[in-house]
Amino acid sequence: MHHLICELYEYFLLILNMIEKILETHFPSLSKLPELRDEIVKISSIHTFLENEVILREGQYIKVIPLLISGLVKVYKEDVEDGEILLYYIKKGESCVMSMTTLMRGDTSPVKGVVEEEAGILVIPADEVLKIAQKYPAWNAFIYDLFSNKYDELLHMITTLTFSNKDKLVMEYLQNLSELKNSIIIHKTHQQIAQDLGSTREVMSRILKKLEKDGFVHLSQGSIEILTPNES
Amino acid sequence: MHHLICELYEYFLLILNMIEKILETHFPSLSKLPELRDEIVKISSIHTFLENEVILREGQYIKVIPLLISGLVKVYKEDVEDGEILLYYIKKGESCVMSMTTLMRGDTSPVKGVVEEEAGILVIPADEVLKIAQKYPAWNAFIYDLFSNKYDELLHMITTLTFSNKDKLVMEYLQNLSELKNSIIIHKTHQQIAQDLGSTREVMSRILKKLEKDGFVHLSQGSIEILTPNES
DNA sequence: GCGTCCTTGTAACAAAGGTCACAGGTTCAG
DNA sequence: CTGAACCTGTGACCTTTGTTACAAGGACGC
Repeated sequence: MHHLICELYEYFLLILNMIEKILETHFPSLSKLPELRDEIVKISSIHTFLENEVILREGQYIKVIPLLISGLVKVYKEDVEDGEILLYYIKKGESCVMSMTTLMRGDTSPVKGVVEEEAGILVIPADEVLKIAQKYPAWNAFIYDLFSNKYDELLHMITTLTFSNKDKLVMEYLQNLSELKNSIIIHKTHQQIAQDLGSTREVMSRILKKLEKDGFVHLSQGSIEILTPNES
Repeated sequence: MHHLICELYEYFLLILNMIEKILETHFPSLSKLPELRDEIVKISSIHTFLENEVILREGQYIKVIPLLISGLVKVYKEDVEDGEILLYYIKKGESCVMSMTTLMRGDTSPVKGVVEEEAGILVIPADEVLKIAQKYPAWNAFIYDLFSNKYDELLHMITTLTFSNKDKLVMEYLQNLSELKNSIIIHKTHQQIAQDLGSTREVMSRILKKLEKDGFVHLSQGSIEILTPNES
């Protein structure tokens, strides 16, 4: 009996150690201060979410704050009744800013989160995060930084929607995805792209064909090869 | 001589007292904790900015954080070369979220701030704000709340740009302005509206005429009367 | 290999929005 | 009152995007 307890205890320590390592690897800014790091280790747990799993729905209360350690999560805003539009992706080393601010306000989520690539997520209970945010400036700095990044992406999206045509929107969408997935092959159908960008399949087909004619992409059934991955 | 010093001292106290009152009136969440309130009173100063004054330029470093106590400030995002687009307004009781997050990152401003209505602003030096943010959770709560609000406005803008036509965009712009200025008369030319929304004068004229025909607004030279101020 | 389902291509048309050209109205200083 | 500067209205035309309709190409199980 005593032996079993020992084993369980060792296993428990192993997990804690693993979370600590993960934090240090993917969230350096949260690991600098040992107290903060240890506190996060204590209250968090690791979960895996499968592709296409909906991890946050619009109108839902925030019960946990996620820290992504692998995979990719996409964030959508739903329109009043029509469709939905892709706002941005959350990648490893990031958290969900909307969750954090929504939690602080005690409001319900204005967006939807869906797993794009099987994701490993460090999950922290909402009430614990509130305590941490009160106690450690480093946590707030982490959130501010994230917020700033996502805000910039939204601003860029607004200027593209206002001043550019869909060609540019599609091209940026593809290049962004290519960078995030670290691959010049994007496995998406025209229909999926249309949904993400709030347009229609036919329009996407037309635009993609034009982009292919102009030498920016190469089209295949169910996938698109990016021929100009880095605009900069 | 001694008398003069006394007078100066009394005047000084009067100003501090005034700032304290202003904080309590317009920023209740920052006034609840007396320590925080007193600290802000000590480091801030009151300034007045005139209509059309540019108080923050794109690419500029953040040297102060503003707290609006009267008037209205508009925030623009400039496009790479074309034009600029109105993102949102800052009204009394609010601060500039972009300034705050940009300050935290030590980056330069991605947006431009212009006074729309003569504005009274409580100005706090950037380095002092950073100390306050480290020390008082209430300050962070204030910023999170603001951030959340502005984020929502951007999300709404994105869905309108994606799923609605310009008619709706114009109508929402007018209703928003009407609410902020607390008046059903909007003093704007078609040209100004076009600039704010990233469109052209002719298109605005056309849309406004249609809105008038449909009974939503009444047009005059240099001003627009909103006939349906509350959509809800 | 065959049928079925999913995906893509494309023509023809409609609607929205941007562009150009020009005319008429208002305002206001001199 | 008059000319200049600014504001608004509108028609004609073009580009972009959405819609409808249909055909054809690939994938995959049976």
